[in-house]
Amino acid sequence: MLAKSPNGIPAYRRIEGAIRKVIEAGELKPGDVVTSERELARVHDVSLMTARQALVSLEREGVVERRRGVGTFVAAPKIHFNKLMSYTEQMGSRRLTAESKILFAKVIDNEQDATARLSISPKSRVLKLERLRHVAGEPFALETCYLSAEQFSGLLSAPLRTASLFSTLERDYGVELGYSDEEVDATMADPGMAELLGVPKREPLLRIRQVIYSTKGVVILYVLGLYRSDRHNLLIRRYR
Amino acid sequence: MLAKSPNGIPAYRRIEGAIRKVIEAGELKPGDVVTSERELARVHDVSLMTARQALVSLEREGVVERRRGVGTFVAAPKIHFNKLMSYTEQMGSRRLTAESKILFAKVIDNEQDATARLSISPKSRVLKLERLRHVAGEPFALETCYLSAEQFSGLLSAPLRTASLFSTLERDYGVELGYSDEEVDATMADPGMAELLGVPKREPLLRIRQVIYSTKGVVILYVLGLYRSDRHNLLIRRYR
DNA sequence: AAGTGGTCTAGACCACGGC
DNA sequence: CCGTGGTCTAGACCACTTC
Repeated sequence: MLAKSPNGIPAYRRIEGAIRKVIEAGELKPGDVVTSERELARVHDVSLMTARQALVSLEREGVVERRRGVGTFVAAPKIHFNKLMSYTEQMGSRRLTAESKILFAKVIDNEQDATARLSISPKSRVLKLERLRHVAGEPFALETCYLSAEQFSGLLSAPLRTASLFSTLERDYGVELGYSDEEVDATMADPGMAELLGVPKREPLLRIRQVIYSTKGVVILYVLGLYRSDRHNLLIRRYR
Repeated sequence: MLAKSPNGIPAYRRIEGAIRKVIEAGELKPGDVVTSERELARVHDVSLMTARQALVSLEREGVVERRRGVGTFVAAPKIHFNKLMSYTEQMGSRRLTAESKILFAKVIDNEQDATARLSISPKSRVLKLERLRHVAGEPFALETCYLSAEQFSGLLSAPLRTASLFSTLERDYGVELGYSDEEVDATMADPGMAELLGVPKREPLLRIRQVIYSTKGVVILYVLGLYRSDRHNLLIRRYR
């Protein structure tokens, strides 16, 4: 009957956060036992069900693993399979720096394919952003993004060279990115792509067409990416 | 305080099942409202928390969608993204018949790459199964499977031409397939592949290396697949 | 036997959406 | 206003694992 927070962060979220914190601080390593339900309830002065909710939630996210009759343990280092991440984020997670060169950044119209993918009217104006991505000084991908020009007017004046497009959308436009549907196939480099990517023409490239949705299921972004197959591997985990 | 089932199926599972049933029977269509927490609690004679657990669980699995202040609704027809399915199953879900021709099926040794992927000793004997997959009478993929010959002795005498390898493993060997990690890139058809697949040589192909694990995390199968890019599209959904 | 997670009760108040 | 889902209480018993 004490210290509730009806208008603030739910208790179970606070407990989750506290546990996350000690794990991220390295005070608990994978395999280490995590404070039990009853202990958490006592320490945080909540009921068992509430403490439990925190642990169940962490388990669902793969942060901890629970074993009946034994306890709750820090889960193995999580591998980010099937995570929607921007190029900048992907490079960051591998401790590489993202570099990219903007080849094209304008508002255009009459882009039938792009408007269709974005689920907007065919005559809508579209913001097209074409970038050459580098890793370790070597070009490895050609990415073309399309966004609704109406919805993201002013994006072109953002510091796209240095800031991540994802973080700009999330921070400056309040967009919550949720998931993406991707279509993957193989194609051949035409002379233009080949020169940009520094590979022989007719080189096989991985082509990924990515439609990115907000958490509410609204299409935000369409990205067409061409990746050097010798420098890029797509990793997926599937579940039965 | 009535009818508990301490030794049986938990109440919330039974409620889940009941809801699933009416959805699968078509009595509730996507978008339809599902019985509310309070109503479920009353009807099934359980407490609110228990009824709630059933709905939360169904939501996590994507069967229903919950909206605060409004209600719980049947979710949109789920598209099986990121589902580990065999070729036979994939074709079945598109109402196509799977046909395939066995090109090679023998126990061999000294397969360094395969034993490494299978996480077994380099000298272990390995069962290699190479199949040409068809769709609508046209070849479209070349799949080579590797399994531990020790673990799956006798598999070669199974009716591989007609039965799915997945279902044989699951039924006859009691293997519970759990998930797969896949590595995707693009490659070029060499003359041999090109002839088998009926494409020009140097045609770009989608290459998928698939390590399939049991639910317990043990490697069961390694599959190297080469797919005609003009006939195949890999679909992925990623979450943020 | 002691401690853990798994299930469950019979309520409570809050926040939100639609009428 | 009413009904919905979201959070929470202060316990209870069960099943399981370890000692």
